[in-house]
Amino acid sequence: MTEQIQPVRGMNDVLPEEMAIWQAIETSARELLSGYGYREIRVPVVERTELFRRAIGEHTDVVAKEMYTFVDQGGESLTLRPEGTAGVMRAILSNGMLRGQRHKLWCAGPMFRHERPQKGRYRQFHQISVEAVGFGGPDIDVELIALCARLWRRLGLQRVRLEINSLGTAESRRLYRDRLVEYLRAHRDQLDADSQRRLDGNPLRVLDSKNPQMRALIDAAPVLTEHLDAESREHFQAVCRALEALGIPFRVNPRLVRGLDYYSRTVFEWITDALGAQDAVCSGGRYDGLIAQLGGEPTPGIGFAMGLERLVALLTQSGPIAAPAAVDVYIVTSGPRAEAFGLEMVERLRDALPNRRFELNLGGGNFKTQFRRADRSGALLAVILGDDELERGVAALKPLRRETGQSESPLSALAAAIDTALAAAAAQT
RNA sequence: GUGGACGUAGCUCAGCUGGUAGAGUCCCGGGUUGUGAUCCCGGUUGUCGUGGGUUCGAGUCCCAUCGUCCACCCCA
Repeated sequence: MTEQIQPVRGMNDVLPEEMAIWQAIETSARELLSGYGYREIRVPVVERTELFRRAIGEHTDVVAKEMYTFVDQGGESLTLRPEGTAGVMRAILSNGMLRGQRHKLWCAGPMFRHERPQKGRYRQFHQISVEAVGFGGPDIDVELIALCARLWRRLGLQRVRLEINSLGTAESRRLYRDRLVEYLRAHRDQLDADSQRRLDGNPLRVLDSKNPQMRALIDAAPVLTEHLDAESREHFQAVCRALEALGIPFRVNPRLVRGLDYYSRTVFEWITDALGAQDAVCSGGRYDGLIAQLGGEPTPGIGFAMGLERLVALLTQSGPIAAPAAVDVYIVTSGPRAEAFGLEMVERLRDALPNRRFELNLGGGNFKTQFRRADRSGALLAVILGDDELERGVAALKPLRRETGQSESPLSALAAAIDTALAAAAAQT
């Protein structure tokens, strides 16, 4: 035997048995987004490396060490997208969609980050990302959060809670950043190795440290929320008030800072304690400076992304989702003439009953085998066509999910008989 | 990139201080030559992740390597 080719680390197959739960999430999300007036957009998985450098930030971990970057045959540096927002913003600009217009969009697909895989974290993973550009007020922030909350409700997701924070404008964030760096430099000897490294690149992230020995130092640090500019503070308060009015519980987490550079003002994260160390299920925030940074007219923007693998894992934990049967009717044949006629008959049945699903037994097999396949297919009904039925111009109908005896129907009325039998079988379950 | 645990049949796993590779499930055949799921009988599961070493002898001990999982970093 030749050696088998191994799958790529961190890139998983989603098997047919798992698809029911994926489709449940994707369908709910699609319906809900459409119901809120968001339109789908599809953008390439590959972009110029420069796009992510500029959008996400040179010294973020994502850009510095997690991107799948390669030089193509034309000598250009390209990158497999590590997140969705940058590509969608690029598409908006490339297609001249702005010009004072506002857009509510969503985009789904695979993302790629070169990290060590662990529970709920893979090198190819899938997100649904939702973006709104041209909306500057707090109302859109609230709508996006309410949309998430509704989706969790619809999916029956329980163990998630909302945390929010405000980073302020780019300018107030810079001022705060300077204060923080000053404070941290003064206590440099107390910082652990990770935090010392962050101090140079992305000091806000020091606040995120999980090291308990850093806790006291962090608690005593200047608080971001207290250094907000007046407008951002008002914006944030409006968001909080509206969430309260909508009855959506949340916690203000002053240490919530997000890893990508483009965020400003409102940031939020839906987190869970049910997925090991990976607690974020869905997160996002405002990126009011991003479009200008990418060369467009200054335009406010906000968006979030949910991680499908993590949602799938959560839903799988909270109870199995029954996979629907693949077919309604399984057709068993016996004898050379019946076998040949089967193909023709099933095509006619598909014409007559386009909403019913038929599987014709293929590749022969004795009755026992064929009935076993019929049973495994999940079909409610078996249709039996043997040479002696064919001679009499009939087919037999056998319900597979209850102990009712089988009956016969003339071939001329078979479609109607199947429809009736399926309706009866469905009514019983 | 760093740390820990683990790699035995398609799947879930057992295998003692080294002594010729096992169970359940799945699949296939039969009991029922025209009737599934249940039941009974029978059958195939395999370079023990890979390479090397120690030994009369290695699934078992040692080394290396690859892979998986979990965690760190970071994030969805």
